Amino acid sequence: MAHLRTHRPPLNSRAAPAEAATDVIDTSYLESLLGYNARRAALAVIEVFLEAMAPYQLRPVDFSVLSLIAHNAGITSRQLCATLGILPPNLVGMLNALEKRNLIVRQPHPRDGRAMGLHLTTAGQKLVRDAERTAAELEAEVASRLSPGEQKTLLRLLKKIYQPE
Amino acid sequence: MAHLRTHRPPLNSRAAPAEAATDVIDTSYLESLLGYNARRAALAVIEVFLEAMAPYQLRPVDFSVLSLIAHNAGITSRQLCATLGILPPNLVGMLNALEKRNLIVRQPHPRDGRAMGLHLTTAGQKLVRDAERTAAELEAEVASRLSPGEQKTLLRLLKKIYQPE
DNA sequence: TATTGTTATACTCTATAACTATA
DNA sequence: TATAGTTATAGAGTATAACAATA
Repeated sequence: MAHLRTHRPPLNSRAAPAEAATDVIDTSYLESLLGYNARRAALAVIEVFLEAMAPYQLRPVDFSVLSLIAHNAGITSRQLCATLGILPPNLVGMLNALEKRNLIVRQPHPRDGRAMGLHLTTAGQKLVRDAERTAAELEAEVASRLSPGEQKTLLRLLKKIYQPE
Repeated sequence: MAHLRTHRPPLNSRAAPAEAATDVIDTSYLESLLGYNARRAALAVIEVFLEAMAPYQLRPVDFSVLSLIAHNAGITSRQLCATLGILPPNLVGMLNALEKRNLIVRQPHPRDGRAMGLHLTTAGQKLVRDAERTAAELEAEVASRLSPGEQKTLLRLLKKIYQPE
Protein backbone atom coordinates (compact mmCIF):
# COMPACT_ATOMS: atom_id res chain seq x y z
CA MET A 1 0.00 0.00 0.00
CA ALA A 2 3.00 2.25 0.00
CA HIS A 3 3.36 2.47 -3.72
CA LEU A 4 1.06 5.37 -4.37
CA ARG A 5 2.93 8.05 -2.54
CA THR A 6 3.38 11.14 -4.54
CA HIS A 7 4.61 13.42 -1.84
CA ARG A 8 6.27 12.30 1.31
CA PRO A 9 3.31 11.38 3.44
CA PRO A 10 3.60 12.25 7.10
CA LEU A 11 0.99 9.60 7.71
CA ASN A 12 1.92 6.17 8.93
CA SER A 13 3.60 3.93 6.46
CA ARG A 14 5.09 0.60 7.33
CA ALA A 15 7.48 0.51 10.26
CA ALA A 16 6.57 -1.10 13.54
CA PRO A 17 5.40 1.48 16.10
CA ALA A 18 4.23 3.74 13.30
CA GLU A 19 6.73 6.45 14.28
CA ALA A 20 4.42 9.39 14.22
CA ALA A 21 4.38 10.98 17.62
CA THR A 22 3.75 14.70 17.53
CA ASP A 23 4.52 17.19 20.25
CA VAL A 24 2.56 20.02 18.72
CA ILE A 25 -1.09 19.29 18.01
CA ASP A 26 -2.60 20.66 14.84
CA THR A 27 -6.07 21.96 15.67
CA SER A 28 -6.45 24.15 12.61
CA TYR A 29 -9.23 22.07 11.10
CA LEU A 30 -11.44 22.05 14.20
CA GLU A 31 -10.80 25.74 14.66
CA SER A 32 -12.24 26.39 11.24
CA LEU A 33 -15.61 25.02 12.35
CA LEU A 34 -18.23 27.38 13.71
CA GLY A 35 -19.67 24.86 16.17
CA TYR A 36 -16.29 24.16 17.72
CA ASN A 37 -15.55 27.85 18.24
CA ALA A 38 -19.01 28.66 19.53
CA ARG A 39 -18.84 25.85 22.06
CA ARG A 40 -15.36 26.81 23.23
CA ALA A 41 -16.38 30.44 23.62
CA ALA A 42 -19.54 29.50 25.49
CA LEU A 43 -17.60 27.26 27.87
CA ALA A 44 -15.01 29.96 28.49
CA VAL A 45 -17.63 32.55 29.32
CA ILE A 46 -19.59 30.15 31.50
CA GLU A 47 -16.45 29.25 33.44
CA VAL A 48 -15.91 32.88 34.39
CA PHE A 49 -19.60 33.23 35.10
CA LEU A 50 -19.53 30.31 37.53
CA GLU A 51 -16.80 31.96 39.59
CA ALA A 52 -18.46 35.34 39.65
CA MET A 53 -21.84 33.90 40.67
CA ALA A 54 -20.42 31.64 43.38
CA PRO A 55 -21.04 34.25 46.11
CA TYR A 56 -24.73 34.21 45.19
CA GLN A 57 -24.85 30.41 44.93
CA LEU A 58 -26.33 30.71 41.47
CA ARG A 59 -25.58 28.51 38.49
CA PRO A 60 -26.14 29.98 35.03
CA VAL A 61 -29.55 28.34 34.82
CA ASP A 62 -30.56 29.70 38.23
CA PHE A 63 -29.50 33.16 37.17
CA SER A 64 -31.50 32.86 33.97
CA VAL A 65 -34.58 31.65 35.82
CA LEU A 66 -34.44 34.38 38.45
CA SER A 67 -33.72 37.07 35.90
CA LEU A 68 -36.65 35.98 33.74
CA ILE A 69 -38.95 36.00 36.76
CA ALA A 70 -37.64 39.43 37.70
CA HIS A 71 -38.44 40.85 34.28
CA ASN A 72 -41.64 38.83 33.84
CA ALA A 73 -43.48 38.73 37.14
CA GLY A 74 -46.07 35.98 37.14
CA ILE A 75 -44.36 33.90 34.47
CA THR A 76 -45.31 30.23 34.61
CA SER A 77 -43.11 27.16 34.78
CA ARG A 78 -44.11 26.21 31.29
CA GLN A 79 -43.16 29.60 29.90
CA LEU A 80 -39.81 29.37 31.66
CA CYS A 81 -39.22 25.94 30.16
CA ALA A 82 -40.11 27.07 26.67
CA THR A 83 -37.92 30.15 26.91
CA LEU A 84 -34.84 28.46 28.34
CA GLY A 85 -35.16 25.06 26.71
CA ILE A 86 -35.55 23.24 30.01
CA LEU A 87 -37.80 20.20 30.39
CA PRO A 88 -40.59 20.63 32.95
CA PRO A 89 -39.51 17.77 35.23
CA ASN A 90 -36.05 19.27 35.50
CA LEU A 91 -37.34 22.70 36.44
CA VAL A 92 -39.32 21.52 39.44
CA GLY A 93 -36.28 20.83 41.59
CA MET A 94 -34.70 24.18 40.73
CA LEU A 95 -37.85 26.07 41.67
CA ASN A 96 -38.20 24.10 44.90
CA ALA A 97 -34.63 24.99 45.83
CA LEU A 98 -35.16 28.66 45.02
CA GLU A 99 -38.41 28.68 46.99
CA LYS A 100 -36.71 27.01 49.95
CA ARG A 101 -34.10 29.80 49.86
CA ASN A 102 -36.95 32.30 50.04
CA LEU A 103 -36.02 33.84 46.71
CA ILE A 104 -39.25 33.08 44.87
CA VAL A 105 -42.87 32.24 45.64
CA ARG A 106 -45.44 30.29 43.66
CA GLN A 107 -48.79 32.03 43.50
CA PRO A 108 -52.03 30.90 41.91
CA HIS A 109 -52.28 32.02 38.31
CA PRO A 110 -54.99 34.70 37.95
CA ARG A 111 -56.63 33.14 34.91
CA ASP A 112 -55.55 29.48 34.81
CA GLY A 113 -56.25 27.30 37.79
CA ARG A 114 -53.74 24.69 36.66
CA ALA A 115 -50.82 27.07 36.51
CA MET A 116 -48.75 28.81 39.14
CA GLY A 117 -47.36 32.31 38.67
CA LEU A 118 -43.78 32.80 39.78
CA HIS A 119 -42.72 35.90 41.67
CA LEU A 120 -39.60 37.15 43.41
CA THR A 121 -39.61 37.74 47.13
CA THR A 122 -38.02 40.89 48.49
CA ALA A 123 -34.88 38.87 49.17
CA GLY A 124 -35.05 37.50 45.64
CA GLN A 125 -35.32 40.99 44.19
CA LYS A 126 -32.23 42.10 46.06
CA LEU A 127 -30.28 39.03 45.03
CA VAL A 128 -31.19 39.45 41.36
CA ARG A 129 -30.26 43.12 41.50
CA ASP A 130 -26.83 42.29 42.94
CA ALA A 131 -26.29 39.32 40.63
CA GLU A 132 -27.22 41.32 37.54
CA ARG A 133 -24.80 44.06 38.56
CA THR A 134 -22.05 41.44 38.94
CA ALA A 135 -23.00 39.97 35.57
CA ALA A 136 -22.68 43.39 33.99
CA GLU A 137 -19.20 43.85 35.44
CA LEU A 138 -18.26 40.40 34.25
CA GLU A 139 -19.62 41.15 30.82
CA ALA A 140 -17.50 44.25 30.61
CA GLU A 141 -14.44 42.30 31.71
CA VAL A 142 -14.84 39.40 29.30
CA ALA A 143 -15.79 41.64 26.43
CA SER A 144 -12.92 43.98 27.15
CA ARG A 145 -10.89 41.82 24.80
CA LEU A 146 -13.17 43.25 22.12
CA SER A 147 -13.79 46.79 21.08
CA PRO A 148 -17.29 48.15 21.72
CA GLY A 149 -18.05 47.79 18.05
CA GLU A 150 -16.83 44.22 18.00
CA GLN A 151 -19.00 43.40 21.00
CA LYS A 152 -22.13 44.59 19.26
CA THR A 153 -21.14 42.76 16.11
CA LEU A 154 -20.52 39.52 17.99
CA LEU A 155 -23.90 39.58 19.70
CA ARG A 156 -25.62 40.40 16.42
CA LEU A 157 -23.92 37.57 14.54
CA LEU A 158 -24.57 35.05 17.31
CA LYS A 159 -28.25 35.95 17.27
CA LYS A 160 -28.34 35.46 13.51
CA ILE A 161 -26.99 31.97 14.04
CA TYR A 162 -29.53 30.73 16.54
CA GLN A 163 -32.52 32.80 15.52
CA PRO A 164 -33.74 31.28 12.23
CA GLU A 165 -36.27 34.02 11.50
CA MET B 1 -47.99 11.63 51.90
CA ALA B 2 -49.49 14.88 53.00
CA HIS B 3 -47.03 17.38 51.69
CA LEU B 4 -47.59 20.28 54.00
CA ARG B 5 -47.34 23.53 52.16
CA THR B 6 -46.56 26.53 54.33
CA HIS B 7 -48.80 29.00 52.65
CA ARG B 8 -46.49 31.93 52.57
CA PRO B 9 -48.51 35.13 52.52
CA PRO B 10 -48.45 36.56 48.99
CA LEU B 11 -46.31 39.62 48.67
CA ASN B 12 -49.10 41.77 47.38
CA SER B 13 -51.36 40.12 49.87
CA ARG B 14 -54.36 42.36 49.35
CA ALA B 15 -55.34 42.09 45.74
CA ALA B 16 -56.20 38.82 44.07
CA PRO B 17 -53.45 36.42 42.93
CA ALA B 18 -50.89 39.08 42.13
CA GLU B 19 -52.40 39.75 38.70
CA ALA B 20 -49.26 39.71 36.66
CA ALA B 21 -49.52 36.99 34.09
CA THR B 22 -47.72 37.78 30.87
CA ASP B 23 -48.28 36.14 27.52
CA VAL B 24 -45.21 37.59 25.88
CA ILE B 25 -41.93 36.91 27.66
CA ASP B 26 -39.36 39.67 27.82
CA THR B 27 -35.93 38.12 27.19
CA SER B 28 -34.17 41.33 26.29
CA TYR B 29 -31.94 41.32 29.35
CA LEU B 30 -30.65 37.79 28.89
CA GLU B 31 -30.15 38.47 25.21
CA SER B 32 -27.82 41.30 26.09
CA LEU B 33 -25.42 38.87 27.78
CA LEU B 34 -22.59 37.36 25.79
CA GLY B 35 -22.67 34.03 27.63
CA TYR B 36 -26.35 33.54 26.95
CA ASN B 37 -25.97 34.20 23.24
CA ALA B 38 -22.83 32.12 22.88
CA ARG B 39 -24.50 29.16 24.57
CA ARG B 40 -27.65 29.46 22.49
CA ALA B 41 -25.65 29.67 19.27
CA ALA B 42 -23.49 26.70 20.27
CA LEU B 43 -26.56 24.61 21.08
CA ALA B 44 -28.21 25.54 17.79
CA VAL B 45 -25.16 24.56 15.76
CA ILE B 46 -24.66 21.36 17.72
CA GLU B 47 -28.28 20.37 17.15
CA VAL B 48 -27.84 20.57 13.40
CA PHE B 49 -24.51 18.82 13.72
CA LEU B 50 -26.08 15.91 15.58
CA GLU B 51 -28.55 15.29 12.77
CA ALA B 52 -25.96 15.56 10.04
CA MET B 53 -23.58 13.18 11.82
CA ALA B 54 -26.25 10.61 12.66
CA PRO B 55 -25.49 8.53 9.53
CA TYR B 56 -21.90 8.18 10.74
CA GLN B 57 -22.95 7.45 14.31
CA LEU B 58 -20.68 10.21 15.54
CA ARG B 59 -21.35 12.65 18.35
CA PRO B 60 -19.54 15.98 18.27
CA VAL B 61 -16.90 14.67 20.63
CA ASP B 62 -16.34 11.55 18.52
CA PHE B 63 -15.96 13.71 15.43
CA SER B 64 -13.44 15.91 17.23
CA VAL B 65 -11.46 12.92 18.44
CA LEU B 66 -11.34 11.23 15.05
CA SER B 67 -10.55 14.45 13.26
CA LEU B 68 -7.68 15.21 15.63
CA ILE B 69 -6.28 11.71 15.17
CA ALA B 70 -6.61 12.12 11.41
CA HIS B 71 -4.60 15.33 11.42
CA ASN B 72 -2.22 14.21 14.15
CA ALA B 73 -1.37 10.56 13.60
CA GLY B 74 0.15 9.05 16.72
CA ILE B 75 -1.45 11.54 19.10
CA THR B 76 -1.78 10.19 22.65
CA SER B 77 -4.82 10.00 24.89
CA ARG B 78 -3.35 12.63 27.13
CA GLN B 79 -2.83 15.03 24.26
CA LEU B 80 -6.39 14.47 23.11
CA CYS B 81 -7.66 15.19 26.60
CA ALA B 82 -5.64 18.38 26.92
CA THR B 83 -6.74 19.62 23.50
CA LEU B 84 -10.44 18.90 23.86
CA GLY B 85 -10.84 19.45 27.59
CA ILE B 86 -11.83 15.86 28.26
CA LEU B 87 -10.82 14.06 31.45
CA PRO B 88 -8.74 10.91 30.88
CA PRO B 89 -11.16 8.49 32.54
CA ASN B 90 -13.94 9.70 30.27
CA LEU B 91 -11.91 9.27 27.10
CA VAL B 92 -11.19 5.59 27.68
CA GLY B 93 -14.72 4.46 26.89
CA MET B 94 -14.89 6.56 23.74
CA LEU B 95 -11.62 5.14 22.42
CA ASN B 96 -12.70 1.60 23.27
CA ALA B 97 -15.91 2.12 21.31
CA LEU B 98 -14.06 3.59 18.32
CA GLU B 99 -11.55 0.74 18.42
CA LYS B 100 -14.34 -1.82 18.59
CA ARG B 101 -15.82 -0.22 15.46
CA ASN B 102 -12.46 -0.70 13.76
CA LEU B 103 -12.04 3.03 13.22
CA ILE B 104 -8.86 3.47 15.26
CA VAL B 105 -6.00 1.38 16.61
CA ARG B 106 -3.80 1.88 19.65
CA GLN B 107 -0.12 1.35 18.87
CA PRO B 108 2.88 1.48 21.18
CA HIS B 109 4.32 4.99 21.38
CA PRO B 110 7.74 5.12 19.70
CA ARG B 111 9.47 7.02 22.48
CA ASP B 112 7.31 6.61 25.61
CA GLY B 113 6.59 3.12 26.85
CA ARG B 114 3.74 4.33 29.00
CA ALA B 115 1.79 5.94 26.20
CA MET B 116 -0.16 4.59 23.27
CA GLY B 117 -0.20 6.33 19.87
CA LEU B 118 -3.60 6.60 18.25
CA HIS B 119 -4.03 5.96 14.54
CA LEU B 120 -6.92 5.69 12.10
CA THR B 121 -7.59 2.43 10.34
CA THR B 122 -8.37 2.49 6.64
CA ALA B 123 -12.06 2.38 7.52
CA GLY B 124 -11.50 5.20 9.97
CA GLN B 125 -9.79 7.31 7.33
CA LYS B 126 -12.72 6.86 4.97
CA LEU B 127 -15.24 7.70 7.67
CA VAL B 128 -13.39 10.85 8.69
CA ARG B 129 -13.11 11.92 5.06
CA ASP B 130 -16.85 11.53 4.56
CA ALA B 131 -17.74 13.09 7.90
CA GLU B 132 -15.52 16.10 7.29
CA ARG B 133 -17.10 16.63 3.90
CA THR B 134 -20.54 16.53 5.51
CA ALA B 135 -19.35 18.94 8.18
CA ALA B 136 -18.17 21.32 5.50
CA GLU B 137 -21.56 21.26 3.79
CA LEU B 138 -23.23 21.80 7.12
CA GLU B 139 -20.92 24.68 7.90
CA ALA B 140 -21.82 26.33 4.63
CA GLU B 141 -25.51 25.85 5.33
CA VAL B 142 -25.49 27.20 8.87
CA ALA B 143 -23.23 30.05 8.00
CA SER B 144 -25.29 30.92 4.95
CA ARG B 145 -27.28 33.17 7.22
CA LEU B 146 -24.11 35.25 7.36
CA SER B 147 -22.15 36.88 4.60
CA PRO B 148 -18.65 35.49 3.98
CA GLY B 149 -17.22 38.53 5.70
CA GLU B 150 -19.46 38.08 8.68
CA GLN B 151 -18.44 34.44 8.95
CA LYS B 152 -14.79 35.31 9.17
CA THR B 153 -15.53 38.05 11.67
CA LEU B 154 -17.58 35.72 13.85
CA LEU B 155 -14.86 33.09 14.02
CA ARG B 156 -12.26 35.73 14.78
CA LEU B 157 -14.29 37.29 17.58
CA LEU B 158 -15.16 33.93 19.11
CA LYS B 159 -11.48 33.00 19.17
CA LYS B 160 -10.67 36.28 20.90
CA ILE B 161 -13.15 35.36 23.59
CA TYR B 162 -11.85 31.93 24.48
CA GLN B 163 -8.17 32.40 23.67
CA PRO B 164 -6.77 34.53 26.51
CA GLU B 165 -3.43 35.33 24.87
C1' DT C 1 8.66 11.07 42.54
C1' DA C 2 5.86 12.14 38.39
C1' DT C 3 3.15 10.69 34.43
C1' DT C 4 0.13 7.54 31.13
C1' DG C 5 -3.59 4.82 30.79
C1' DT C 6 -6.99 2.66 33.26
C1' DT C 7 -10.84 1.11 36.68
C1' DA C 8 -14.33 2.15 39.82
C1' DT C 9 -17.41 5.35 41.34
C1' DA C 10 -20.15 9.45 42.35
C1' DC C 11 -22.37 13.42 40.99
C1' DT C 12 -24.74 16.40 37.72
C1' DC C 13 -27.46 17.12 33.70
C1' DT C 14 -30.89 15.74 30.59
C1' DA C 15 -34.70 12.78 28.91
C1' DT C 16 -39.11 9.70 29.18
C1' DA C 17 -43.35 7.86 31.22
C1' DA C 18 -47.05 8.48 33.99
C1' DC C 19 -50.01 10.63 37.50
C1' DT C 20 -53.30 14.87 39.37
C1' DA C 21 -55.99 18.61 38.77
C1' DT C 22 -57.68 21.70 36.04
C1' DA C 23 -59.15 23.46 31.22
C1' DT D 1 -59.35 15.44 25.12
C1' DA D 2 -55.52 18.51 26.13
C1' DT D 3 -52.48 21.11 29.23
C1' DA D 4 -49.69 22.62 33.78
C1' DG D 5 -47.30 20.92 37.31
C1' DT D 6 -45.37 17.13 39.42
C1' DT D 7 -43.09 12.45 40.58
C1' DA D 8 -40.12 8.73 39.65
C1' DT D 9 -36.59 7.05 37.06
C1' DA D 10 -33.32 6.18 33.41
C1' DG D 11 -29.56 7.68 30.75
C1' DA D 12 -25.76 10.69 29.28
C1' DG D 13 -22.16 13.68 30.68
C1' DT D 14 -18.62 15.03 33.91
C1' DA D 15 -15.97 14.66 38.23
C1' DT D 16 -12.46 12.56 41.83
C1' DA D 17 -9.60 8.80 43.87
C1' DA D 18 -6.63 5.18 43.27
C1' DC D 19 -3.85 1.62 40.95
C1' DA D 20 -0.12 -0.66 37.63
C1' DA D 21 3.38 0.21 34.40
C1' DT D 22 6.81 3.28 32.94
C1' DA D 23 9.58 7.68 33.01
